[in-house]
Parts: sequence; C-alpha cells; structure tokens
Amino acid sequence: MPLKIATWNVNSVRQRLDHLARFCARYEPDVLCLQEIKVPSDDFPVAAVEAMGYPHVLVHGQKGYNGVAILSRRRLTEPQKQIWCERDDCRHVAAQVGGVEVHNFYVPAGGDVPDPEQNQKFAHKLQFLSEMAAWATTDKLATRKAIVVGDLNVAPLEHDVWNHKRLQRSVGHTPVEAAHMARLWAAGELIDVPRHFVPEPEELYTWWGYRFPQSFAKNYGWRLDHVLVTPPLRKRLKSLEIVRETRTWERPSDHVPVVLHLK
DNA sequence: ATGGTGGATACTCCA
Repeated sequence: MPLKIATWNVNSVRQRLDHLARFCARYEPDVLCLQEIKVPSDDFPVAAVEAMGYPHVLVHGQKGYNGVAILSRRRLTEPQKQIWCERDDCRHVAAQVGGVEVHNFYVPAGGDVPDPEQNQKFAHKLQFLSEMAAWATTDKLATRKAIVVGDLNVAPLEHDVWNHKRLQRSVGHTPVEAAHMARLWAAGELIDVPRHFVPEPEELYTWWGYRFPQSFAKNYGWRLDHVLVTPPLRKRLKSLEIVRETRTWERPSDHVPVVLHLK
C-alpha cells in the first residue's frame, strides 16, 4: 500500500494552523509528524486537525517548549513515548501505521557554544544522538520496517549548509555532530533518503533562520530535518520532496516540510 | 566581534 509521510517543525502548532491546512490540502500526506508544537498534550488543537482530515492524533507535548505529534489519516497503533537522557522533555513519539514503524524526533538544538565542557546544552545534544544510535543497535532497528523522521538539528554533510567552511565551528554543523549522525546511520543501517535521491554536491536545505531577515532570499539554508529508512523499506522508496514554498507564506515556520512517498 | 527575529511566557527562556 502506498504511504505518504511528511515531517515538519512548525514552531508552535497553534500559530501554524492555517499553514498546516494549506500544506495538507496541497500535499495530502497520510501521516504528518510535527515537532516544536509548543503546547501541552491536552490543549492540542485536535478538532482543527480532524477537520483537515486527520482523525488519528498522537501527541507528546508540554507547555512552552518542544513537543511532538503524529497526525494520521490511518489508524495509529502501538504508541510509544520514549524518554531520552533521563528527562521527559517531549522529544520523541512513535507508532505503527500501515505496517511501518514511524519514529518522530526533536533533537536538542544544543545552544550556541560547540563545546560540551562549557555548554550543557551541547553535551545534552551529543548524549541524545548517542542514545539514538545505541537504541538503533540494541532494538535491531535495521531489521524492521522503520522510518525515523524529524528535526535532528544536525546538517551532517558539506552541502547541507550554505557555507561549509564558515559554519564548521557553528553548532549544527561541527565535525563531532556529523560523526554522531554517521554513527546513528550506521547503527540502524539507515538510508538518508533525500541524499538517496539528490546526492552531494547538490545543496539541500530545510531551514532558514529568522535572525537574518534575508536568510531565505539569500538561500542561507541548513538541512536540519531528516527522513531516514531502514533497509527493508529501500525498494519502496518512490520520491522525496522538500517543500520550500511554505517558507514564502506569511509568518512562516523557520523549517519547511519534507515529504516521503513510499510505493 | 556581534546582532539579528520569532514564539511562549510572565518580568526571560529557548531556538
């Protein structure tokens, strides 16, 4: 059965309901994984997303920060809300849908200083990525039909950022973060789907920051949002699209959706 | 060397 699955860091689901409706009407994903919903689970706008065609909703949210959700047209089973780094800050939710295991992550951004000794946030990010790799190994992720999506807050490859040389010392593109990402890929034998379709050196970005007002116009982008699949799904890969147009809409999220189409 | 903007919150944190 075909399956269209999208991931999108919406930067507050309540601020982005109009964009969600527009995106869903245009791209019609069967499953939509959201990050940074910034709302407690009980206050999630379930009626609004049901009206968009998503009656199955799994939310792991809290007040103010972080938070993830899976919206689906099909029934979601075996819900999971794992805790990482011994703190429940709503960064992971997972479920089975259409015979596939979908894991939705929001990895810590890591603060500004790329040194785990000086910066606890960076240490937390590295530990989170290490735990993901350990989980992929011990749970034998590679043997299952699994999809890992979300805002992993790492642009691992040279052409995943607009200026590799300049940004190597910036959090999100340091060699140590790229090495952690490579260990996760190896641990789950994960296929980096966007790069499967569009290899380096072509640029691929999913995020353009707010702090430089011209970042999108100048294409100062980073590829922070990821779609990874295990080997049993390789033959079902049909297409992948990074939906840049949402970044041109009024009051956009700083991240754009990524849509995977499985045969 | 530094600041820029956006969202949630409540006199500030996080990205």
